[in-house]
Amino acid sequence: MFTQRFLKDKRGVNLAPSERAALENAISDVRQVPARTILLRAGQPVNASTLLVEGIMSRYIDDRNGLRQLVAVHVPGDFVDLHAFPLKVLEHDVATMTASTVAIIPHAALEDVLSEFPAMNRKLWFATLIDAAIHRAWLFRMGRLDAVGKVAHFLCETNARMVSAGLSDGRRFALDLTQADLAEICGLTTVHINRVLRQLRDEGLCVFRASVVELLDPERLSRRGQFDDGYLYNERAASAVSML
Amino acid sequence: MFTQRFLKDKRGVNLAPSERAALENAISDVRQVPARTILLRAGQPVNASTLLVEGIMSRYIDDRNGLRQLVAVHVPGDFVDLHAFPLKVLEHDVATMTASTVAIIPHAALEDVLSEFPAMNRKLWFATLIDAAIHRAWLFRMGRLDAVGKVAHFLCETNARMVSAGLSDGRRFALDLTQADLAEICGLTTVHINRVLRQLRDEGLCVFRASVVELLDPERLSRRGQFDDGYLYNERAASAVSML
DNA sequence: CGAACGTTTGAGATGACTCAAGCGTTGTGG
DNA sequence: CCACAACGCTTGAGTCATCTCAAACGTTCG
Repeated sequence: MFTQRFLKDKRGVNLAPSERAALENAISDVRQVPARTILLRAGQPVNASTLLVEGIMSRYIDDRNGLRQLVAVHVPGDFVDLHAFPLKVLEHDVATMTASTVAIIPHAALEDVLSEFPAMNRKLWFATLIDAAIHRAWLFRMGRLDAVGKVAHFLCETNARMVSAGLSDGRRFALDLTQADLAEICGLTTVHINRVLRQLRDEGLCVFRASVVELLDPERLSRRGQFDDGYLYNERAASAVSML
Repeated sequence: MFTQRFLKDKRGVNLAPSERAALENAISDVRQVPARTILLRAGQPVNASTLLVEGIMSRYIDDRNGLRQLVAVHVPGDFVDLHAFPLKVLEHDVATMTASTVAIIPHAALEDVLSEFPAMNRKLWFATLIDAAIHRAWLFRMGRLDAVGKVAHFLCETNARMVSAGLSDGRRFALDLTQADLAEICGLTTVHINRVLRQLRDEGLCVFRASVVELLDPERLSRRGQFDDGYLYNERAASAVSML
């Protein structure tokens, strides 16, 4: 089941088994994609969307000087460019960060699924709105946190999402990114990311090394990054927002 | 028609007159709201959404030190918290920035409209995805632009959105915000915003004063802020992305 | 008239950047 | 199987953009 992790563990939505099966059937192709491969370019018409099965993907916007800003990082279970289904054109690129397995769902097939299961409309909509909520958390991170806070926030978020995907035990997970990747995610330079990571290590908060992230002190790390998992709408979230 | 400006001028979607009328009918209440009034708090259950008819509204996330980061600014015609319809709880506050007129649409009424006009589902979804695209443009702005670029980008974006709403002639529009507001939007300090505005004025790019924004040289201002209007999905956009 | 608010300016501090170099690891071709 | 190129990580020194703190000024409104 390639769609197993999609919308798993999200408050307020559950795909019925029949719905999940229909989605699974809509998959036209499952592909292995090497690391650092662009799947979609800004401005191209899109007629299929990508469900991430294994690996890490990114969405990013290029600036004029050849630098880029990541606007999203995706973990297994994410429907990476579902928003292209209503939009039809995206204003950013979509690429793999690590070697990935992706399931391709043509928009025409998705259309058929939705006419058979109209209730899924709302659920897919919901899924894209969680991405938007993550965008907002990133805006907060970029605007209000210092460098150490930014990295702390990102690692807490990724940990929480990996927990939902069943890929983190809550303290430790595989994340095969480089320090340059973290720089593009946090809007910092690679050199400075290096110093921030050392600081996080020295303070006993977190270790990022050899493709593994380990939160040494999740509690203090969350506080350092002002991280509150409410915006992820996870089933068992710790935050005040989600207590309601 | 309070809904007149909603989804006006957007590529790929058009509300049919009957759909617009149904939406209009779903309005339970139209209210005048003073400036700087909180309409919705993070974590509250939401059972109605707000269409902005006149004025400027914001969405923001508070940090631990009492500062806040705006994650969205809304202009007339925006369905400010439509995303609360599927989500039911938001992780940010919603407030007016200037004195505003808002139309309240209860979720129950919206549900009725959608069962009568199922095609509207996709159009409302689309509307929330444009907000997400704006979030991404903001992420780019926050991560990759210097202070002058950030302010330039925001003013270009707001101008483009005001043009769509019929409230800017492309160079000049009313925007009753303070320099402190700009600071919360751009993730800068008020003091620095002041210096940036002087620089924009001195370089003949833009004047922000007395509740009016005037783009003295829209072309150069766009370049300074690396602004490309493609992400707004406006009907007549200038950008490469939108040419497709 | 005075209080509140927003804007403007100056001086000094600092967090993050730039440039530069060295080091370790990995993969590859001779 | 070694050598070297490519890549990512680490560190240092100096610079610069933005922040902080502080004060003064103008405008609006009760």
